[in-house]
Amino acid sequence: MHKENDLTKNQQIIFDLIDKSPEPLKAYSILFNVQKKGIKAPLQVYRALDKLVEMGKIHKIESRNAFIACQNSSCQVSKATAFSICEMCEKITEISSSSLSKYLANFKDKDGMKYSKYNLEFFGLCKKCR
Amino acid sequence: MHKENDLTKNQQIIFDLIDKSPEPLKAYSILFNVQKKGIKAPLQVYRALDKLVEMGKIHKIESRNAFIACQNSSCQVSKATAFSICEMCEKITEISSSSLSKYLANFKDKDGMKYSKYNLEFFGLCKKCR
DNA sequence: AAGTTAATGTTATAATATAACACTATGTAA
DNA sequence: TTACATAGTGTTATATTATAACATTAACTT
Repeated sequence: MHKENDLTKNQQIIFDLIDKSPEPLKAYSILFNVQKKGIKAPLQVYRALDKLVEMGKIHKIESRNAFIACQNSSCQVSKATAFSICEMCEKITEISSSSLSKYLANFKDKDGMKYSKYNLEFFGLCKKCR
Repeated sequence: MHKENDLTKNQQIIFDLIDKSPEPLKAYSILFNVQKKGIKAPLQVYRALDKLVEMGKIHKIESRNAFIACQNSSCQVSKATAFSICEMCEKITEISSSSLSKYLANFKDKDGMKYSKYNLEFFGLCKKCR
């Protein structure tokens, strides 16, 4: 039986790399780092990334084309994400604020539509760079 | 004297195209469409796009690598943007909600940091696609 | 064991974006 | 009005990000 959260070999290798990285990683930097483990082609990386995003184990920082491990241990599915991005040093942090997530999950547009899935990126200067 | 909001030739051509498009346009689709007007190279497009984004005349939909004219006529600088994206038909709409923008502009992270610049993308199904 | 689905490996290529350099137009200030 | 500075342009080449297509292998289901 295949448990929900079992990772396949490639997925595990790539998740481990992202998870232990202090900063978001880009696909080709991941590729370079896992070539010694037998992952040789971009597609192998992108396929694993797709699945990991789908499972919510990692998130994509869209404005940076980079991937970060989910900091929010309870997060099972990638639906609702928020990040702060320092425009000086590029430090990126996942924000977990229940008031923010509640506000956004309950937000209705002018047609009354709700959206349970969203991605929010805040830009500014981090403490160090101010 | 160069007025704040005067556009240069290339900027004007590219802004006009995006502005009259019912949907966000991608850089190379823009390139294809303006070749008859003498804009021949990707860089010419990207440079104009960068400036237009900087001026707040257009916004980039990060998750789609596409550009849309700002719907919010008062918007002068691209700082705070929010969009709804239909995952079925890819219809993309700029959200202008003062309560949302106030909430986000006043949001403080756990270090007390505020971010006046952000980009928010909501995903779901539009009315037609539900 | 047979069928089904998901993941892998591989080659090639598409799509998105920037570097570097020469040149032109425009604005500023002596 | 000349010199200087700054912003925009044109061009070639190349870097970066991502997917198509197809053959194969592994894992789950009955």
